[in-house]
Parts: sequence; C-alpha cells; structure tokens
Amino acid sequence: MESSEGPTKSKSRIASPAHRPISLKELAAHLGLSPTTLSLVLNDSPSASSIPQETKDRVFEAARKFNYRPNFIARSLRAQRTYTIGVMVPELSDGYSAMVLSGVEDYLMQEGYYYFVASHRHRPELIESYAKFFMERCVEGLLAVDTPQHHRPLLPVVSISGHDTVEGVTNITLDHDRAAALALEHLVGLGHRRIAVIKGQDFSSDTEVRWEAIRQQAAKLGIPIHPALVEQMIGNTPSPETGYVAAQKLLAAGEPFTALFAFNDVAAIGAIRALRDAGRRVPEDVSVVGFDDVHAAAFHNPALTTIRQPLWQMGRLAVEHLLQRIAKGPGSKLPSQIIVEPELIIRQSTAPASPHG
Amino acid sequence: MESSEGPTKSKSRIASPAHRPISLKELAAHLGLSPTTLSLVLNDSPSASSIPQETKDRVFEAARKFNYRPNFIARSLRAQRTYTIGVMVPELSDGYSAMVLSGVEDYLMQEGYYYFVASHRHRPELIESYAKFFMERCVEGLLAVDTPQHHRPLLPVVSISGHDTVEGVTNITLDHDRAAALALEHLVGLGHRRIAVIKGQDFSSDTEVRWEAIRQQAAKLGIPIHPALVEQMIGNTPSPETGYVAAQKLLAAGEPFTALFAFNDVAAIGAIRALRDAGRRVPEDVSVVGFDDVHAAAFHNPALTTIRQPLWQMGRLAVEHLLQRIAKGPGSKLPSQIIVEPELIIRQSTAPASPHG
DNA sequence: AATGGTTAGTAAATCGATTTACCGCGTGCC
DNA sequence: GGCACGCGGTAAATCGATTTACTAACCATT
Repeated sequence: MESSEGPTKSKSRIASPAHRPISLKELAAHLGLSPTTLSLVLNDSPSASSIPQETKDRVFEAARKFNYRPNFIARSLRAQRTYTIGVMVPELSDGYSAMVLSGVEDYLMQEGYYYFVASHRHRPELIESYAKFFMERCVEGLLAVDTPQHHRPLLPVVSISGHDTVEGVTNITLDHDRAAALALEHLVGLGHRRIAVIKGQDFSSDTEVRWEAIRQQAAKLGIPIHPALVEQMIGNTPSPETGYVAAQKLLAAGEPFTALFAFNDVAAIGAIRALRDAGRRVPEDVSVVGFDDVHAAAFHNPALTTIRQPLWQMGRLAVEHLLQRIAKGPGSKLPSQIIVEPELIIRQSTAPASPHG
Repeated sequence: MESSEGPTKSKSRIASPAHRPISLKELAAHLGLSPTTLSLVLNDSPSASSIPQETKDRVFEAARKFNYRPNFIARSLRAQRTYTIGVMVPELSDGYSAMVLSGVEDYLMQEGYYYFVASHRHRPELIESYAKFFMERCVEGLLAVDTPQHHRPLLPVVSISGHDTVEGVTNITLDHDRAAALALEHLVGLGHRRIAVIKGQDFSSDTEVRWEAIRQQAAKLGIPIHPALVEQMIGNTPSPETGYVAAQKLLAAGEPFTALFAFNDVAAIGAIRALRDAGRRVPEDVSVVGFDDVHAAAFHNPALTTIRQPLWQMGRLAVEHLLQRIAKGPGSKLPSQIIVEPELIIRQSTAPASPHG
C-alpha cells in the first residue's frame, strides 16, 4: 500500500497498472465522438449505415488499440439478458454429472452462454435455496440433472432423468425399457435365471421407472424377480458404499442368485467388493451388470459390463432444448419428452451362469 | 399440444402470470415513497436512522409481501462487484477437480459468492480463451487448479498445484517431499528395492516437483531409481489409459521391479490392468501406490494404497485466500505459498516384496 | 423559395439499485 | 426574531451500454 521507497516497493508495480478496462464513454471522449456513435458502429447497427467508413475505421482501430470490451454487466442490465443458465446436479464427483456437464459446457460456450453449477446432494432445502439463488442471479433457464421439480417453473427448464411431468418442462430420458431388455436378455442369454437387483435410492428420479421396466422385462422373459432378490440403496454418499451395503443385504437374505443388476456403476463396484468379501467370485459365481458406463467402469477389475447412457449427448440435447425454450419464450409448443437410447457394453463382469448356480 | 379453443390459448396460462420480479421503483410507487427511502431502509444504511420505525415496518412488510429481491445485475453494475469467481480445472470428470470444487462451493456460497467452472483439458488456447471469457464476465478472481499461469494476472489469483511462482499469486501446494517419503518408506519397509515410477504428463504442474521429490527421497533411502524404471504418462485423456500404456512400456523395458508408484490413482488403476494383462498379480508380484485418494481408490480391486491429498481442504483454503486477495485489493502482502500435508492410506495394493522379486 | 432527402452524427431515456446532496418543516434556544 | 438542528424524507447522479428520437448541415428538386 505504501509506495516508492518502503518495503512493499515491488508490490506497487502490480497496484499501479491495474488500469480498469476502458469504458465506451472514455473511448468516445478520446475519439471526440459520442458514445452513441461508437455503440452503433461497434454493434453494426442498421442506423450506422450513414456513418462513413472512415469514421467506422477510426472507431474499430481505437477499440482494438485500447482493447475495448463492452461491460457484460451493463449490457445485461440494459438488455435484460444474462446469457447464463443454472445447472443443478446431485453431486459433482460421481462421474455421471461430470459427463453430462462436459456435453453442456462446449455447446453453451459456443452459443455465447455460460452456466453456474450447484450440487445439492439430494437435500431438499439445498435444492430450494440453490433455485432461489439462481433466480437472484438472473439465470435465463435451469437444467435439472436428476433433480426433482416441485413447483411449476418460473423459468425455462429442461430436465435430465426427471420423471415428474411438469408443464413447461422438457424431459431428456433414457429408454428404460430398452435398457432393462438389453441387460436382462444378456444375462438370460448367459443362462442366468436367478437375478438380483439393486434399486436406486428413492430420491433418484430414475429409480422407479427403471425398476418398473426391469420387472416388466423380467416377466416378459419368464424370469420374474423374487422379492428377496431386490434391495435398495440407501444414503446419499456418492461412494460405492451404498452398493456394498445393498449387496451384503442380498447375501444375508439367503436367496441364491447368479447375477446382479445394479442401479449404477458405482453401486456395482461396491457390490462386487461385497461379493468378493463374501467369497463369491465375479463373474465366475456371480455376474454383475452396472449402469451408466462412467470412466471407472472400463478399468475396474473385473471390467464392468454395463448399460451405457449417452451422457454427453444428453447434456448436449438438454442445452439445445433449453436454449430453444429461452429463445421462444414461455407459451411456445416444445416437446415435453426426448428419449435417448442405451447401449449394452459387454466386458468382464458377466459370464455364463455356473451350472451349480 | 393444441387445446380447448384457440391453438395457443392454454399456453397463455403460462405466459400471463410470469410476472417479472418487482423492481424497487414499482415497490416505492406502491408505497407512495421514493426508491431512495426504500433502498436506505432495506440496506439498513446509516442515513436511514431518521426514518421512523413505522415507515420502516411498512417497507419491510411490502418487500416481503411482493417478494422483492434487488436485481443482482443492477447492483453489480452500481457497486462494480459481481461476487463471482472463475475456476479453471483441467477436467471435471476425473475425481480430483470435483473434490476440490466441493470444498469451493460450500464456502463461496456461504460468503455470498459464486463461481463459473471451465475445463480446459490442458489445451493452451482454451485456457487462454476461458481466461478472457471470465474477465469479460467480470469475475473478481480466478482459482486455477492444475492450470499454468502465463502472464502476470490482472486479477486476484490463487492456484492449486501450480508451481509457476508468479508475483501476486498464492499457491496451495502439497508437501511433495513428505508425500514421496511416505510412499517410498512404506514400500521400502515392505522390502521393495526395485521401484518403478510413472511420472505425470508434462503439462501437469505437479509432475516436475513430485518427480524431483521422489528422486531425492529414493536417494536418501539408498535405493536410487533406475532410469529404465521411469515412464511418463502421455496424452490428455482423463481415463486410466495413460497409466495402462505407461505400465506396458515399463514391462517392455525388461528391467525388473516389484513396486510401482503412479502419478495418480487413475493412472494406478490403468497400470494395475496392464500388470494383470501381463500376468503379474497385484500386490503379490507388484505393489502399486497411487496418488490423490479419489473416491474410486478405496473401491478398486485391489483397493488402492495411495497418498491422499486433502483436496476438499485445498479447495477451501484456496477460496479463503482468494477472497482475502479480493478484499484487500492488489498490492497487499499475502502469502505466496501454502503447504498442505499428505497422508498415506494403506489398503490392499501393496504387500511385502516377494522373495524372488 | 419551399420541400424533401441524405449525411453525420448527438441528446436523452432506459435498465434497477445505490448514494450523495439536498429540502422543507417544526422546535428549541439565545 | 433569527438560527441551528433534528426529522422525514426526496432529487439527481451514477454504474456502462443501448436505443429512440432528434438535429444541423448540405444538396437536389419542383
């Protein structure tokens, strides 16, 4: 803070040339023109048609020289646009959301938009307060990833894996019937008939639909699932712990099974640990199918057979539709659901059912 | 989509009550007071001392009733503050950044701040353009996670795992000497003497310091590391692929080793796969030590012995210091480095060296 | 000479909140 | 009677850019 000779001398080098970016008014003053003129020229407004090229060039030249950038805040205020959306995810570190976000980021950036992320860990009061927070920050839309929508939204909203059908919300959803069919046909094809299932937590939007799809497909394949072979994940940690505990309960129930279909890859990884701890080999004794195909799935040991969700694409689609909703304003007809297709990725965690299953 | 009478009629239900939030002027008009008065009262400004309590109550009451929220943009413009920082990370989906971010998010929110994230995948042109982008959006500071700093910053900057000592930047760094000591002493204690190392990519800020620390510690322990036992990760995918390839090269080099110290957990996981593919068991034939202790480490098979970085804490510390930098303005004396301590987490991927190693 | 059109711009309002500088009224004091 | 001060506010400027509505000067018609 002190200057010239004092002990903090070197610091003053930083302090002094921290020249704020130049404003339009200053630039105009420098050119002897009015801010209006510069604005018209720089934004290539139709009213600038009467400005001679020579003046325009002077303006462009000066703008470049002084590195003029219109102040985003001032512009936002005037235009009542922030070019910003809010993204709500349950958890950043679980692989799932991160992959969705990478689809979101590129496209938004390219369209001149950007985003805030919030991770609410499925705590309702956090969902609520982040929603308010986003509104206060004047986001133009909301992308809800595996996040329940309560009220009718005051903003354009697109939801990924949200199954509450709320008016004015586009849902990006996986084809769960197909996903269940892919997994179960694979297992049945390998000779499995006693298949256990780990359901998701109640707060996960996919839990119910997915389970329903699995039940129906299992029935269709003639291998209805025994109630004792169904467990639910509990707790909201993003670690494989949840799958570990669920698998332990399945084992404890005593009902034999040769295959396990987990709600997601993270749970599958936890389940595999539990199975091994109990002396069951994967896939020799028990085949395990995961869900999502997060990065970790391919390199787990054994590599996970899983149902891939096109997460990147889902993020991308979601943002495309959200920007459309924003552009068209409320009250325009837009799809309320978009369905994407899963893919079966066969790796090493599934194998033919052992004869003495 | 069509409905009762007119084609767009039903939609108008949505369109109409989308009442914009009320402005200060409107609220003032409603109360028959001036915006000034409301502003003074609502912000509890000292000049409001002469306003009688009764009027204040009327103001508060009305604000609550109409759910008045000051417009963030207008306020930002006036105050020249955005209460927003930018966070640059190499990759969102690698576990590392996500854990840092979770330390960042809570604290920022609590302090009334928020953040933009950008993942640059170590591409210099993206780093550059995101930096500009953040400046344009008027962020008040930058948090650079494993991201090189080129120029002297125009903004307050705090860096995590950044080793370029740039003036005016606080670095949050791990004690790499201690980290190297923990890992190597553990391995040497288990009887390992031929230890291979997988270095990080050149673009990773930790690569050089960490390798230097490992060399020194190894020398100190009397087990200098043979050049053929050092490989470097290449490519910038966030998958274990990089570790897989590096381990394959180590195996191909032919120089025997009984332990492997990987640059991070993700690489360790890839390396384990390569070792298994080559018929080496982990930990029976080769012990593997990872780095970071991401979520996946504990549940990998075998569970990873690793050096834990206190990532959450690092994120938290970084933000605390960044906000201090912002508050104090440029030219104030602030620490240029903060060192945090690693921790050795022993799991199942390390075991005593096999006698025929 | 009046009208109209083009050229080259500018003044002022606006977005919504904050902040500084003030104003009118009543009361108390000298 | 005059003045100072407390009370209860308000007008206007400001942040930086955009946008609408003008104007002043000049040339060309009719």
